[in-house]
Amino acid sequence: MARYWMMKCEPSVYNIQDLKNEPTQTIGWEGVRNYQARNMLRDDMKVGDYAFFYYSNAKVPGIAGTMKIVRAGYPDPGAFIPGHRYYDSKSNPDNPRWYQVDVKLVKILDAFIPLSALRQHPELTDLWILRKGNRLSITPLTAFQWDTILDIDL
DNA sequence: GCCAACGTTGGC
DNA sequence: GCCAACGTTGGC
Repeated sequence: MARYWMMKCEPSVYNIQDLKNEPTQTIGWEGVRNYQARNMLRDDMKVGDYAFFYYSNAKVPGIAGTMKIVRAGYPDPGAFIPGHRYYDSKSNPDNPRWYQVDVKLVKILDAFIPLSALRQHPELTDLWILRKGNRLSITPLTAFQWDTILDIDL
């Protein structure tokens, strides 16, 4: 069974239009530097899983589109490159510390779903990103939560 | 292994 | 820009 994920990104750094403009509409979801999120990238995310592209730290935070996982967890290469934005001297190819997956754009939502709209749905109270103090950049969703979000009438 | 200090995240 | 919440670091 496919699983479902929420993947946060700051749109000022990289947004869903950038993803659409990629030649294959696919990128490595690089730069995650949190162990809990790392574990999910490395161990839990599989080809065929689905993910929301979530805008964090945005003027209007919320969900911009859907993606599919097209490559399961593999070492984040940026961590190995001195001077790279995501370089980490404690990660090396023999013992990689950080992982990423490849994601492919499925759809830019016709209507952006703001965080405020998610908050209005009682069925979504357990959603990770709605919990106070949540800072994880990768979080799981249930199939029910996924469907509920896509059915939201704005 | 505790915990204070510090840095980062992210909504507002 | 503020600040609450949380993760990480490092001294002890």
